[in-house]
Amino acid sequence: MNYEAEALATTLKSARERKGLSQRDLSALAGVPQSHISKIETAGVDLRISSLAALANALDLEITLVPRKAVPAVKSISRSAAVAPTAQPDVVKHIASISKQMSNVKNLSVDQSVLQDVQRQFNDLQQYQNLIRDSAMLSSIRDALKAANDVGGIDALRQAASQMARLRNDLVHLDIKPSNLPRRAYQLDGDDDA
Amino acid sequence: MNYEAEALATTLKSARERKGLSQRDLSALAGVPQSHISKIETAGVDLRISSLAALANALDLEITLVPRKAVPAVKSISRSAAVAPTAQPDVVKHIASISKQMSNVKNLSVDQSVLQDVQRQFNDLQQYQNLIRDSAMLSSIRDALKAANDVGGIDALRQAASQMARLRNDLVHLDIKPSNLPRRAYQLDGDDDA
DNA sequence: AGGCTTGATCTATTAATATATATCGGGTGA
DNA sequence: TCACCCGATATATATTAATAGATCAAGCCT
Repeated sequence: MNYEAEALATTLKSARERKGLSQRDLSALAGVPQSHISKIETAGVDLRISSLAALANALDLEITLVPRKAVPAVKSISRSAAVAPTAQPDVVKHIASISKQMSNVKNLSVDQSVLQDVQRQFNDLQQYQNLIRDSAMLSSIRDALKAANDVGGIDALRQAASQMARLRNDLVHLDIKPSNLPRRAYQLDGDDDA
Repeated sequence: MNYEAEALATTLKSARERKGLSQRDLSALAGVPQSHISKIETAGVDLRISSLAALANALDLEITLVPRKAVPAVKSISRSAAVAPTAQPDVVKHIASISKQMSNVKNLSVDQSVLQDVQRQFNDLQQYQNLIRDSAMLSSIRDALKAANDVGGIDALRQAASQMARLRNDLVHLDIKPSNLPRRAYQLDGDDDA
């Protein structure tokens, strides 16, 4: 039975891991208990589409019904459009660590506009995490956020924001220079997820 | 709540109608009670993916999770690859009538291989129902099947199979001649289903 | 070593789907 | 008119997903 359910579950799991989210993170985003997420990913749970939609939505995915004939083409497109095409493992960890500090930062009682700025910088940066090769900058950003959380300094927060902006700027440069000409939709890299 | 469920439900419904299947036909194909199908199509039922998979499978559809960014492209591809791009209404009815006879034929106690042959011919024929312009042949096929059901004649069955084969052959000829050169994926015809 | 996070697992309860079965009114064709 | 098929609906029952909450071993970092 339930082969389809399993396939969807593994897709969800790999999407979650690709984004560097823990089950509890996803739980907060999707409003689904962590225990349930675990059950879904391991045991073969025949979940309802409301649950599937909640999880997929939190992962920037959408449920679609496609004709069998079109499945290979759809798979190809989906692969090439993957939000974050496999960042390096340690980079994912660093980003996750920063993300945690970010969630603490949100509760700081400082100028809202500064908070919004940091948040947006972080969101933008995440889009390019796959291009990051050196994680030293990430450590520095994490430390700045931690300092902001510990001593409540707004200066550290601004510093973190500017570091994020600079890093992202460098990454964008890397991105637009070499390989933006071909734009092929197929065969980027051999990845997982059936 | 449950917007996603509704969208999927309407997709299922239009796919079913496009194939000229009644809820009871689909019920037989998918192994889901007709009452349940009705409930799904009308009321906002939060169905489980096993049900969704069963129905989708019977309609030659597959459940996929695609990145939000890729959704428009996927929709485009799906539209162009639609299994049966709107056959003529009366043809749909004739096919439905034949389909009904087919379900009766299955219970006939005759040579299994002949039954399988008829079934396959019918499946193949359905793929090309959108090209049928004259329904006289369909009436003839229906009558042959009915005769087989009434008097249990295996000859009538064979005749029906050969008629199906011939009709499909003609249709294939029509199909490969005129418009198989472009192969574009976009803008075939303005159809329904969001 | 101690603290913290992660994923898996347990319990108990609630809520909803799924199934079997039968019926109903509306529409259609013989 | 009669018979048939359509989709919608009702009832009763079984199954199980979903939730809230807590716990646990394993791994990681300080």
